[in-house]
Amino acid sequence: MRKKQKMTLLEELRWRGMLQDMIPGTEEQLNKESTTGYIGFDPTADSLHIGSLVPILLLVHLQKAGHKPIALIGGATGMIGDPSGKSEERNLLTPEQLDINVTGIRQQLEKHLDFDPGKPNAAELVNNFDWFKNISFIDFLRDAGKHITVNYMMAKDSVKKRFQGDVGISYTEFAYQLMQGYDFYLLYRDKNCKLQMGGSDQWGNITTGTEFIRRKSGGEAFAFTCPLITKADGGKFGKTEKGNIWLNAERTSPYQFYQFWLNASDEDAAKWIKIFTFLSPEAIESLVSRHNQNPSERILQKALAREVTTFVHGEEEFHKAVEQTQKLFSQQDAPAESLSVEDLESLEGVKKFDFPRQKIEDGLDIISFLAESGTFPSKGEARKMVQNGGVSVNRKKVSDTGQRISASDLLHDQYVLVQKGKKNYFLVQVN
RNA sequence: GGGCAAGUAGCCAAGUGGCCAACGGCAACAGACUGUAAAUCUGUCCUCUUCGGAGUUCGGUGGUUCGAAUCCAUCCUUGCCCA
Repeated sequence: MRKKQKMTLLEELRWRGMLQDMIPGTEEQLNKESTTGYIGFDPTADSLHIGSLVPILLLVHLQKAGHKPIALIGGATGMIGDPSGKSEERNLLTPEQLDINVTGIRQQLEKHLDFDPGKPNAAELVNNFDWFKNISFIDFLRDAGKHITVNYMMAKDSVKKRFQGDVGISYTEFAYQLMQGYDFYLLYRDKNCKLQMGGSDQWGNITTGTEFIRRKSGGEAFAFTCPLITKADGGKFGKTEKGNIWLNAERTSPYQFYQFWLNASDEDAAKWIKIFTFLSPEAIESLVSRHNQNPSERILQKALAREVTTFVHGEEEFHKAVEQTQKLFSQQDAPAESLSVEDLESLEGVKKFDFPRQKIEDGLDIISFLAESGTFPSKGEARKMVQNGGVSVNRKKVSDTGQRISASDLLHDQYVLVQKGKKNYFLVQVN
């Protein structure tokens, strides 16, 4: 942030569109002193996905502003299941799976926050399993349950919805907010943590915490939430045809990750660049105006994709993703023959399949080839897609289901490049 | 424990003896248009298929019937009401 008059943390978050609800007094508290704040991460998978990028960014912003961030991994609460935003009871995770998930998430959080113990506001990582594992049920009921009425808990939207809905809510999930409130209380008591942040779906759980702290110790705690990220077309954020976009490179390759952001609509890109990058307001405004002059350049999308990919996967992976993108898209019309062996071999985000050479040399119909090589799950599907005009081989559209494929179709005498639509590449290698 | 309702494809939701692989909507995939967008329009959307068809579905199981998602019995799950 190069600015003559630096914005305060909350001013900046407000400008970025990252502020939804706030407990009165939060702003004063943050302006008054370096404050410790936390966010909880649910270990529902062994990697975080881009939805959880927002809370990570909140912690980073918090730390940048001189406050102390705590990332809490919900090893215990993950065993219970948060009813927020869920219309149905969740399945319980096994302890083994949970353990794997906690480890994976821990590694990702460690990448983005500064844990340097030399700093007064060094980040900290805690796991609520560490305290919940020792608490007996009776202790919990006496120590926590006594301070919050069921009436209060039932008034929360997440709970109310389930009371009104036709699936009900188990006692287990009902208790979730109390556990989260207890977390906040312990962090408040032991680490002087006065702030909790989170997505706006967490508002109910968060306020149970501040209420709990007030009733139990008379202390004052603060909180704010960030709006949930939406797409302009109303679809779910962070989902593509291939499923969730994960932060883990093994689940979502950096190339796919880069592509996700590059494919943002104009409207989304303008909103997201404020949220997901640390670019200054001036820089963003300039990008927006340049983008509007010539939208087809997709200046915003490119900047967004660059920033986020670099943040999550690093500079090197970002460059690789760009290279890859150029290979695949900048010369869409270039004949497949112009791609070198290295080009083909290094294609990322491309599924590779093997196919027996003999069959190609004998020649076979295109439908069988697509199904048997594995690029399509069945002949029926391959046929339908071809009939829809959705299949290209070596960048030439397959127009006829009766078309045949033979040795003369091999690139470099060993490859066939198959495309489903524009963006899905498959490389079949014969051997 | 008693009474009443409900359980249909990824989700929502029609269907209440044959015309049902099952209306419609959402999501998803592809095509056209474009900027690898968005919006819009079109096609596909249980599985397999030699595109003629074939096979397996409507909470589970058993039954009635020439024939059941639809009727009966029983079990499971959920909601509501009573105790």
